[in-house]
Amino acid sequence: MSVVDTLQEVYGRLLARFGPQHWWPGDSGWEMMVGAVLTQAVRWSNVERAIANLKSSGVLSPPPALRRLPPEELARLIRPAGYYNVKARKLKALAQLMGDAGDDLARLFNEYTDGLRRRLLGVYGVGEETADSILLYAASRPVFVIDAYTSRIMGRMGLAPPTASYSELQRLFMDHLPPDAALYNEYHALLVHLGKNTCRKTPLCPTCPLNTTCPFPEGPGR
DNA sequence: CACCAGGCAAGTA
DNA sequence: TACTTGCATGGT
Repeated sequence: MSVVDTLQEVYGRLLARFGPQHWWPGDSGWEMMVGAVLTQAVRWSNVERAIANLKSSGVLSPPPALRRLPPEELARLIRPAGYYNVKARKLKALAQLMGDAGDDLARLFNEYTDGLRRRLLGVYGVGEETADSILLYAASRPVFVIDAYTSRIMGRMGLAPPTASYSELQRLFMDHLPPDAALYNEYHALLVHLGKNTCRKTPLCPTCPLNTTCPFPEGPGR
């Protein structure tokens, strides 16, 4: 079975089993970007509390509201999302990027993908996964997002060595799937869902929701 | 109690 | 390039 066929089949099974995930959770592109920073190494449920705090304080949007907020106050509001001092600085840097673009998302995204990616990576607190998440989920660019779940799952399926780098894993998907933002969106969300809800619990076989042709015959591992 | 969650930057070798 | 460490809350 070719890599193309395997990736297509896994996607089909995940979609059939779990259904569309409707990512990214959030009301706007800017809110998505804030969430992308807040969720770094932290559960989404924690992020939701932080976002609720920002909203009820009226500082989530537009970006100028967040820029005006004193760093200590911002840190206090996002406390449930963990690493609150570091993340406050990160959000400030992100809001600064918005300011440089006239607080106009469309204007910020008015750039070719490679240039935009470099620009995002230049922001404090924005690494490859966060940059690609913004490109895919906020700017609708066909860029495949790699995260810890994806890496683990690909390793278990034998499609990539456990030591594969971010760019290697990303190429594996993007070299074998059509450049379709909607497909990448759903695929990554489904992999995260699988990783969160199934992979690290009971052995995937025979209880694996993917059933008879489970792509993890050796079990979840660690 | 230990361990982990949709990373990242900075420092070291 | 390829490690290591600090950052911190909340759930299991």
